[in-house]
Amino acid sequence: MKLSKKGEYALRSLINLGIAAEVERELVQVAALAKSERLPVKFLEQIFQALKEAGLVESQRGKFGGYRLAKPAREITIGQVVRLIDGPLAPIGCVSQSAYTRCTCPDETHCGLRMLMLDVRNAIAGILDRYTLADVVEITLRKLRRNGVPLPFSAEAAAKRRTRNPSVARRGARRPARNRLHETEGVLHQIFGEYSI
Amino acid sequence: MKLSKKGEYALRSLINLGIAAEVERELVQVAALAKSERLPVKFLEQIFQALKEAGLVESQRGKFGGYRLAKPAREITIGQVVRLIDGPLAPIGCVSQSAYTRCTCPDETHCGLRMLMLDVRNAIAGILDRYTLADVVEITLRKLRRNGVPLPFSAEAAAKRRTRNPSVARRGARRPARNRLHETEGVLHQIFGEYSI
DNA sequence: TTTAATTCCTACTGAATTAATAGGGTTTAG
DNA sequence: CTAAACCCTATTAATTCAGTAGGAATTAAA
Repeated sequence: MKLSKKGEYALRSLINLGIAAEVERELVQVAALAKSERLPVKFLEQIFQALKEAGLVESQRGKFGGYRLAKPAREITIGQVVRLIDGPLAPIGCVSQSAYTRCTCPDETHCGLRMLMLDVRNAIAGILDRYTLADVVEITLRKLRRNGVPLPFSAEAAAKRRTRNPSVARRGARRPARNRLHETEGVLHQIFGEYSI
Repeated sequence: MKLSKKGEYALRSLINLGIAAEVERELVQVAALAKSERLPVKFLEQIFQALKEAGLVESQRGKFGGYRLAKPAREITIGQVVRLIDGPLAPIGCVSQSAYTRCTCPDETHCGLRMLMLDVRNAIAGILDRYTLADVVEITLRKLRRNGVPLPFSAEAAAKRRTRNPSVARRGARRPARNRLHETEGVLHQIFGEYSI
């Protein structure tokens, strides 16, 4: 049930792009993204081609170019990214919503194993399609701020443009709690505090 | 987030062994198991070596030998089997309970991606460690009986031994509903009817 | 107009994993 | 003694994974 390195790198880098957006930095170069997470540059380049082709990021070519999110982080679910890079979430083809393939068992609709795996796929999708980049960015930012760590991708940005108001970072709209999971399930859900305060 | 063919074959075959047990058939040969699910025999042989080594099945060698479950189906969780054949359930090493490996990110305890993946791993484990072979066997049997399909591994068994009482199939003890999932979650949970009747 | 920095594109590659296949050795019932 | 089974080890073809490599095209700025 693995997430590939490619998938992990994609997510880590997109999270960083999300942070960059939050800190008003317009463009981030692949080299910078790679450095901040210690990832192989050329490999990450490839990944970004895929992300761009899928419309998740957009690029500016040439000197001082780079990448940015192509839409608000709130509109990019983790599930989208994982599916794009690693394929369907379902453990077996016959329970995939996005890429169904028939399996070998005779009566599929009542196969015990299939129904179990359907539950698994729904559990996975229930999380990965529920949470967006914005959620993970928010958590990461909280942590960084609590620890007093300077936010990545903000230093140069702050030095460069003092023209606009960098203090009024538009905080993401409150998450529209689509309730598919039980309240006690999920670290993230608890962190978001609808329960813990 | 794939389950390997090996894992799938292992589960399918164990389910069949569970059915065999329910029908009072003591031993089933790899060849018979392979035939009933149309799996490559030699490959399945290998898989059963692993299952045996792990203590999930036991074997009788020689003519009219075969395999049986080494313990009641109720005591074999799906998670055990998947971990044995496919390794940890966790999408990334740093959230694995059974085989933790440190990941590259600096502050692991508050990494946003990690917490998300922890939720995913818990969701998967919450299902696969909750349900046992007996559950899947029960579902499969229900289906077969409702469709009037003759149960596999019962024909010869019935002809061979009329000595003991084959009618009093010991029905598995009622599942001890360990409630970690919400009541509305899960096809299997609904099928088991604690809600639908 | 040149230069440096960047994305873009395509090909290649070594290692690991997957999904088997192959071939026999050992045990046991009849 | 033999047939039917499990047991054991090696091999392999195909695929995927995780990158590397090398340059072409584009762009901002000196």
